[in-house]
Amino acid sequence: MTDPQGELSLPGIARAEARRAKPPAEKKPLVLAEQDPVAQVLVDLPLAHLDRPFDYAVPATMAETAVPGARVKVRFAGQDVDGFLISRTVASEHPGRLQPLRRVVSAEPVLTPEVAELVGEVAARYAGTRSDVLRLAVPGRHATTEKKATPSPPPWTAVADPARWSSYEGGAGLLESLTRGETPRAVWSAGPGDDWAPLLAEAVVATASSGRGALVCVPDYRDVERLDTALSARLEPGQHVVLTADAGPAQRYAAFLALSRGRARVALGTRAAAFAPVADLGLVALWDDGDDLFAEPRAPYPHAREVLLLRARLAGTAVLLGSHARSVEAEYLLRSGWAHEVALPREELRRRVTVKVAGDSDFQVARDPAGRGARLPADAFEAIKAGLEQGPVLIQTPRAGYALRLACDRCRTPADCQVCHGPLRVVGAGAAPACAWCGTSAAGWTCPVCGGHGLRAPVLGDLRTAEELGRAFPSVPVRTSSGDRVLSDVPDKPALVVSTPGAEPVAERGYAAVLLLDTWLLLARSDLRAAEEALRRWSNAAALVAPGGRVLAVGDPAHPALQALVRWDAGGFADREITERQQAHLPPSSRVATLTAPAEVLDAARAALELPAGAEVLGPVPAEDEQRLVVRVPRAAGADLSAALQAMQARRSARKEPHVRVQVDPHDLG
DNA sequence: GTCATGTATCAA
DNA sequence: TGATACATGACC
Repeated sequence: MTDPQGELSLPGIARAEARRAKPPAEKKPLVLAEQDPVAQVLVDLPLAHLDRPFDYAVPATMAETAVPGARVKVRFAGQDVDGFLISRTVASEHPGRLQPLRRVVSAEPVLTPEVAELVGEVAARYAGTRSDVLRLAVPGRHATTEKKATPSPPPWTAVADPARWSSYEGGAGLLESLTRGETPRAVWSAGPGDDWAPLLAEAVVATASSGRGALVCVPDYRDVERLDTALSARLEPGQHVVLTADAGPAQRYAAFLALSRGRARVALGTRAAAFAPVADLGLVALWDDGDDLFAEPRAPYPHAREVLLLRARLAGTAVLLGSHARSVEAEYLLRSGWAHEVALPREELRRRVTVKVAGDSDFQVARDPAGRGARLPADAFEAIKAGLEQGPVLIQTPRAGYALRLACDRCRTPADCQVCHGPLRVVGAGAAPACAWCGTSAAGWTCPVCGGHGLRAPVLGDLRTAEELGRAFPSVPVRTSSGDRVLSDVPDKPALVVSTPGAEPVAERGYAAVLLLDTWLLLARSDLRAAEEALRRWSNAAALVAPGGRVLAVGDPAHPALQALVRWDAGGFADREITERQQAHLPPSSRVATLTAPAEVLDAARAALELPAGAEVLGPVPAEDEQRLVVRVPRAAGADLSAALQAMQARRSARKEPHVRVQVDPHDLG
């Protein structure tokens, strides 16, 4: 091959020198900034071993714009990459020559020092890279929005009213403490029938009235709307902002800038808001921290609760974790004495709600006039009937849509196709049951266990439940809320409101009765957190009951999770879970990490991993089409485990070895 | 990731 | 001997 210039091909070094010399050496000497001519830059690269600041020279032309927190472009290994300027210094430790910054994308300091530090801590905690965490923490730039000035909100006048919290033991004290500018740490058990949003808003007002900022994360957009409404009722426009992805990039960036520019004092949002650049942060708060929406699905998979707890420690803020239930993590904070509990007195709880369990044994089929059955115990039927005389009745039933798998109607054995052993399903409304795999009709099916011939749906999806209840209570409107048709609220009139867990609409004055159907189904999940999660979902539904209303769960009265619901004692249940998990070396008393990769890759990763003392390695077991390894250590060695994993990832990336997915404390282990 | 360099390998 | 492939390490 000939050289493009037509020269003779020169081998090796000579050729490289020829290329280097190509631009005629008439470059002007670079004039550097007089003050702090060195910039430390975090470069946006996906490589774990390059996850540290690199020094660049600051040209005099950028002396004023190259501020800490600014987005910059730099030359790295011969190509232009994005980065964040972390700090300016007088000199560099780097022995070689520094490249100049290519460009300051914008002088807007979007990465505040506090958030930069938080990003580093989160990366360390989750054995990930700062560039991955930065993508979660700082929204994309929107130039038009950035050019606009952020208006200043009216001066702060709101004053907290501690009396709003007075039914809670320690509630008024918490608010007074926040108002005084202190940093209490509380786990708040929101009582049934209480609207959590105005209470949380009051804690925010208390903090902000002390001159500090506040940050609240909630699970989803419905919760954002509820809290936004509550805050808007207490604050002037512009004093708080909402950070959600679905508002669009411009609005999201405007809200972000209102915080980083110090205009808005209060931030509210979903999990990504945990990184919001709230100035003078005084309080971090989380509603319903057990919701799995707080687990970030992108690497390094941080959990908003942990991000906020890290942040609280870094910034020295107050902490408020509120829920109708209790996550094991929140319980652990109480157990260790790090946080204190704020809850209703027992007698007040008893006044507010009565929870009963209708066992599957007293199962009776309530029949409509046409003789078709609604699958309800007689107690449940009565509770609905009585409730409908007062107002709306909420019926929580797991899983959306029609029943997936059919079962023998005599012995409940799941029904297999007699040709290929696939699951038998109702394919469409009105259609005859058939195999989901091979399509063979289930006509003439015989149960291999009991010889029965009848099929039934062991799982009643909400649509079918709605149909059946509609028939059983023909004069009452039936409304459903699930999946992509979620209602946020329902009017205060008699109606059957059928909802899947987590999609329950709010009734203005509470539900006259709340029914929890098929509780066994939520408990039957194989997940480690199945019972904790089931209790959380029941508690959230039950909490929507009106004062003095009835809650009836259909299920096994002996199950500890249902007993905890009856006693309204999610804390006791979580405490018991912790003890059991402690014995099984599972979180929160242990720190767990999973490594996922193809078998050979995983072997190499495991061999290279320098585990702290006391670590246990389990597996590998198949996971999807790869293998998964579980590593666990006592909680005290958690930071060492994270560091070992981070070091392993750095070594692997430096050696260009195939990717291993590492998840520290995954939310949904096993 | 890209780029430059070093070492192994092989046809001519 | 020079051309090419692949491994390795730096990257500010």
